[in-house]
Order: sequence, then structure tokens, then C-alpha cells
Amino acid sequence: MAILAGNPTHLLAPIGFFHQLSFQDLDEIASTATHREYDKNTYLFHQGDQARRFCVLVKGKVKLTQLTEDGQQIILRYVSPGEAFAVVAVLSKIPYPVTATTVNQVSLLTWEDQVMLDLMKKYPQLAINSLRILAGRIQEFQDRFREQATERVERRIARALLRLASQTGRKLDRGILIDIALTRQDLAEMTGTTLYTVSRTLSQWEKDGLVSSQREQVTILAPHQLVVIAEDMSK
Amino acid sequence: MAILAGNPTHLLAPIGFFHQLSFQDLDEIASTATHREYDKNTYLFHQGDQARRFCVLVKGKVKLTQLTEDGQQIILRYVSPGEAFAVVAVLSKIPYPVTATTVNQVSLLTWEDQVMLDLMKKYPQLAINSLRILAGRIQEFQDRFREQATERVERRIARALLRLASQTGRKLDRGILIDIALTRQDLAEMTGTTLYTVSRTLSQWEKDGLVSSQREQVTILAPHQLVVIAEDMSK
DNA sequence: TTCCCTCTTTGCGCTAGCACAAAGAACAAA
DNA sequence: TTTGTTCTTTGTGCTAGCGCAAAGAGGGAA
Repeated sequence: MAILAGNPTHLLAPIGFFHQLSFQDLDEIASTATHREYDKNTYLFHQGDQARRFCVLVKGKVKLTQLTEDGQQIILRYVSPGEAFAVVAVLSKIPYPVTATTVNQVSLLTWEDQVMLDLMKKYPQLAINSLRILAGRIQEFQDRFREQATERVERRIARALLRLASQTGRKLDRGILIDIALTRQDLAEMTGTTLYTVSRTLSQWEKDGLVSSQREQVTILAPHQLVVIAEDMSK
Repeated sequence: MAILAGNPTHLLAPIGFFHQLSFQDLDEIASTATHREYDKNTYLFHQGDQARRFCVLVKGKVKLTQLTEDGQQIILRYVSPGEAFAVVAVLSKIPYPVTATTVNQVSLLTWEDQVMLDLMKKYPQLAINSLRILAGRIQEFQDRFREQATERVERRIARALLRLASQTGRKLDRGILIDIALTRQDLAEMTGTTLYTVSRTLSQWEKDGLVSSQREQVTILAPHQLVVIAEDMSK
């Protein structure tokens, strides 16, 4: 719990999950949490495991994936610092529906499910904050569902890149670097297509000067044009 | 508020949203609600409207749809009695992201958003129940998202029919009747395909004796076989 | 009964994007 | 430097399913 020693409230206050709670309350909440660090490419839990811990990401990136019955994998989302995950499973008392893997060095706060439930009863604001977070997530999935149902691959890839850029983009002179290792396969799993199609699309965009891509890496050179592809209604 | 007069707790108790609340609490909660009835094919609110009311469906069916930028419509889900909707918008203080239409005669409980927030602070169990509901919904959307990304049309249609059957199915001698008016277009909007493809698929299934379909109506004759199409991993 | 409107079916051409194969390129380990 | 591994590109064929058109078919109104 090293990171919490000293000034825990400092750490928790800016996280959406803890909005509108007093420093005093945060002190108690923090004192019930467990803090741990993980290396990159580590499994935090597997799909199907019994859900026991409610997690808030403090630092790093976590990838949530799901395996289909016939073995295909899809990437549901990347978790950014300040976000909570495993909320669903802990509350519904069902096994984790997803697998969580660290993408880089990660720092994590967790609570036992029952502890978190008790906290929520004591501090309803905590439950309300969670509701806001889940509400936003539902929105996001609704949007992606619609996207998936009504839009073509090229546009979905453009959207995925823009989304990633806004979450993990690092501004360079030449453009926006997506600052995690990202294979063509990863992008395919995010957009519901194949690595071949992603590769072809990126190649085309590279020719057109929209992006610059290397192995496991994409830099967006012309965000505006990508937005046109992602949003253009005239097609 | 006629329906609430007399014995409101009777009405509310079996609804998931009100689990684990005492009759006493329910009395207060019910007293702050507004009850109204609506005819079929009535708009409850439109996508983009300012969200003001938190809704719990008591009787009937409500359809939630979303319009894409270029005018395509998709059906997000059908709401069944006992379910809450418009949860997302009220909590995030964003405009309704969906349009809600009554499918048949509907009976509805609503609360002003601020009233509901205060209730949740007073009765944290209410917020926790909402969390459970939203958690389930996220699960559902994740599943459908994965489905959409990895599975072919025929399977998605089979799943949609089975889902509808479990929500609104009426058991007959010949099979399970899906007990709402349901056009090919509706099914297409639920599964992310075109009305042509739905029509062709149903025709084929009709030939194979899996379903029997008329205008705006589908009866599942051989549920097992449909499950095979929906779940079979060997393809 | 007729008319109109909405829903459904079916034929046909076409293309987005999948699947497989095979070769190149970057990186890591030895 | 070599070798193996993983990631990427690109060619080729193929097909699921889209999009359009046009013809039923049921159902309500008058």
C-alpha cells in the first residue's frame, strides 16, 4: 500500500469513481483498498474466474478481451488510469466475463467485493458514481454496436484509431502517436475484421499520407482526414 | 397515480429495481413517482430530448431505437415489464441517446431525475440495484457486440428470435409465438442486416419447418434446431 | 368491392471483405 | 551472424450478403 501512504486522498480525489466524497471519507475508503503493481503482459484475471475484486486502475493500461466459443478473441476495450473495471462481475456475482491483461507497467487498487458493497451502502455517492461510469460505458457499447451494425470496415478502423489516439495519444511534431504496442491483429479484434483487411487499409492510408505505421505502432499524420473517413455522411 | 393507490408496495416489490427494500421504504419511494398509461405506438421521448425522467415499465412493451447520422434506424432493445430504462441519460445528465416508443398499451412509473438521485442517496440499495441492472445490460451489449463482430447473419437472426421468444414468447401447441408485431425490417434493425436478407432467411427456415411466419408475426416451430443454428460451434 | 398502403418475397448483379498462401521485414536470442 | 519467431504485406479466388427492382399479398377504410 506504499503508494497510498502519505497522502491517499491526493491520489483518489481526481478519479471519477471518488467524485464528491470528502477527504475524510476517502481516507476510510482508501484504507480498505489493496494496492499492487504488475509488470506488462500479466494476466490480472481470466474470463470465467470467480469475480472477487473490484479494480481501479491508477497507472498504466489494461486490456480487456473476450474469447468466443470457437476460440476467436476480441478486444472489448483498453482501460485508462482512473477508470474502474470488473465492476460488472463483482456486482452481479457472476464469473468475470472478460480477461484482463496488463499492457505495460500497471498500478492497481482493489477491494474485496463484499467490502465494496458495504462501502457503497455507507457512501451512496460511491454507488452513484459507479452508475455514472457504467452509464457512460453502456453508451459507448451502444455506439459501437450501432457502428458495427451499420458501418463498413474502413470507417470502423478510422474510429478505432481516433478513439485510441484520444485515450493514449502522444502529440509529436509529425502527428499523434498511439502510445501502446498495437498489432494489426489487435486492431482487427477491436473492429471486428481480419488482420489482412487492417493491413491493407493502413497501407492505403500510408500511401495517402494519413498515417505512418510501423511494426506494432501507428502514428496519425492527418487526423482531420481520418475524421472525414470516420464521420463523413455523404457515403 | 391510480394504480399505486391501495397497495403500492405490492406493485413495486417484485421489480428488480426495488429488491431488498422494506415495504416502508417502498411506500415513500412510490409516493414520489408519477404513474401514466400510454397507447400503442406512442413516443415516450425522442433521441436528443433533454433527459428528465427516470422510467420503470410496469406493463406492456417499449421499443428503444437509435437513429444513425445518415438516417438508418436500429433497434437497441425491447423493454419488458419490471425493467428500468432511461437510467443512463438521467444519471449522466445528457440528452436521451435513444428514442422510446410504446409497442402496445403501456403503464409507466417515472421520477424526476433529481428526485431519483435524492432517493438513491437516502436508499443506497436503490443505487446498488440499478448497478446490477446496468451491469447486466453491459454484459448483454458486450455479447451482442461480439456477436455482431464475429458471427454471420443467419446466426444473429436465430439469436434475435430466441431472445425475443424468451422475452415475449407465448407458448402455443404448434410452437412459440413471438407476441409483438414484428416486421422483417424490425428484425433487420435488431441484427444489423437488411430486410431482404431477413426475408430470405425466414423463407428458408419456413421451408425447413423451423418457423412459421406471417405478416408482422413469427412463430418458432422447432426451437431446438434454431438453437443449433444459433450456437453450433462446428461452423 | 375497390383502392391504397404497408409488408413481403424473389430474381439478379455486384462488391466488400474474408480466407488462404507465401514472401518479406523487424526483432530477439544465442 | 545465424536462426527462429512474430508481425506485416500482398496476390488471388471466392462468397455472403447488400442494393435495387418489381411483383405479390394481406388488411383497413370507405
